[in-house]
Amino acid sequence: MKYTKLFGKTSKAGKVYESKSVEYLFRGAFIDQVMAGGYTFLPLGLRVLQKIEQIVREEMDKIGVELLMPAIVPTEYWKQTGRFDTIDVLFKVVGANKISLERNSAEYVLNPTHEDIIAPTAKKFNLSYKDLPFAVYQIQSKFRNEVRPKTGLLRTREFRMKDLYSFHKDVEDLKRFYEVAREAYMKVYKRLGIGDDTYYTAASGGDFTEDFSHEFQTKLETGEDVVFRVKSNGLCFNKEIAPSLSKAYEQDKEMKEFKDVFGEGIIGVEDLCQFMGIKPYQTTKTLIFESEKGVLVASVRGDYDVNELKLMKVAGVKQLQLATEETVKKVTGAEIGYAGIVNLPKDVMVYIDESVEPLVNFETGGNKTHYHLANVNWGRDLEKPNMFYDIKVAKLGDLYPETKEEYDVFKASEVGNIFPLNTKFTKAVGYYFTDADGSQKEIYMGSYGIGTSRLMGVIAEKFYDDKGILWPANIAPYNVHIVSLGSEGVKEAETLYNELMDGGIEVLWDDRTDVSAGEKFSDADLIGIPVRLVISDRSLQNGGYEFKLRNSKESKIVSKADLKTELAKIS
RNA sequence: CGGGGAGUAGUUCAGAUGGCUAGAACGCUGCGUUUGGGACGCAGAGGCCGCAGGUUCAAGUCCUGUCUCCCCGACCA
Repeated sequence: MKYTKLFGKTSKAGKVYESKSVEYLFRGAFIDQVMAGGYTFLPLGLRVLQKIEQIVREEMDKIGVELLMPAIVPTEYWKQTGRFDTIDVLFKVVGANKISLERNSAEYVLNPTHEDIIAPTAKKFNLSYKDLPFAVYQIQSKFRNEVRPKTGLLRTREFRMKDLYSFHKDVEDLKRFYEVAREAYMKVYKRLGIGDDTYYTAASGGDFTEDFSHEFQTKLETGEDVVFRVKSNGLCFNKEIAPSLSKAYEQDKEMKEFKDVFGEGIIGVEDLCQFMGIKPYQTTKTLIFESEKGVLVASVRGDYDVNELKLMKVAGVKQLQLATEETVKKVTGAEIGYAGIVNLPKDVMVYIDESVEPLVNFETGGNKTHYHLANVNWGRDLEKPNMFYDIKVAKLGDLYPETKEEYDVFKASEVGNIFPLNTKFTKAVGYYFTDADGSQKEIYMGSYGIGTSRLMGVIAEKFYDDKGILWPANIAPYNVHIVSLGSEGVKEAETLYNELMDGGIEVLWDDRTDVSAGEKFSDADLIGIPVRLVISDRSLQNGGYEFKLRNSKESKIVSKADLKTELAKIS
């Protein structure tokens, strides 16, 4: 490709973004923004995306077969699985032509994922035990009405995704395949150059499953997730579910005098600590929730937050929300902000985090507006419960409960996600298989996603320097970037350009004659193709082309005869 | 969805307390000089000041509404 024929131009300056790689993707003319969370992949960017998708495709072809489902479907599909009203990122669309507006009330969904479509589709064909197991996948655009798109390609409202679905005769086979998929995923990340920084991480199953799901998290400073890693065994947990044991602080030896403290309008740990002259770890934070089983009280040490997912599991409830003002008043007898664990009504369930257990002379809310209790002690001021729980959001410095070792904690960005769906979707659509003995049996399903456009953003974020992006060779938009300078350089470049292309090498030739050498070099660095070849009158006098790798400062003269061997070393 | 900020040239922005033909830089076009790390001179094109109302003799500037974008938070299968 000649630079002058490329659609999209590099730019010297642009908006300043939080993430440098986003700036480079714009300045290098890889992407263009059309709306919040909606991007055009310009020719350079599209080539990168397609190469990523090709690598994903090659690995998925080893474990499944590719098909393509429509991005838009009638709402019935989503109603059948009960997700039409529960998923709030759905785009629901209607025809806008005159006849539709007047006479047709049909509504459609722009699919955010395709479990709800593939299950009924599979039901049309694969009904026998002889068909199982099988796996299908597609690479396609997905639509999610994210309320807050972010960080370039990392969270968008329309994005590219590879989604694979597997179907099994029993849960054991699903588990077997789950591991197969996991390995295929790791191969993808390895080929994309992020294998060493990508961690298999347990996460909440969300809507999908009561089990954990698993995420593939790539270590990244600008990532939006936090991963807790157990160093001794390599286990990783997403912050949202990481089991945690708090580090205990040294406590007073003697109990101090229990007292009421009047602090008008003092709410929140920070204000409270300032007011009472104590540290957050000497306080407790007590929240009131409502669930389908009634009111729940949860209390954690003041420097922690309540983890609702953990609380739901511990309490065995499916629905949980912060209590309304009225409920709080009823339970605590006080306005919001003064809840504590002393003198609670007997009929509410109370869950106290293990971080609170070792405290001596601690603070808790007074259950009376404007009042807090100081120097509270177990046994003396309230009965010590038989059981303490882990219901807190894990934080830096916490220990993994089983081995008592401190977690390695890092920020990461999710590049893949796999779910054991079990029978949730197949049951919903009435998809069963006929076993060898003629009986109808349940089908187990798994779902496996890789966001390919997001991967492009993650990779860019992983590989850049102060001049631009450094694409890994196998996903760079082109293999070689030719910079021609001077009349002899241009002549020779033209010849070489054609020869390389005939030899199947992808070349971007900066054939501009009206810009300075420096500008071409800067653009080459910005675009980030692994090999730069300068062909100039000077280089030709020196016996060939100036060969420079993007990730190196050194360049060397390479003769035409040696060029092939040099290029072969790269990919 | 809550809080904050912003919409002016292709892009990034400047345009106090309303006032005449609305500016800069970059980019773009033409001519000339340059030509190994984002060159220079001269000339030029390019604007319904997001949209709709309102106040006023007068609105890019003030008011109301609305749409869009950005940031923080909540959410995130």
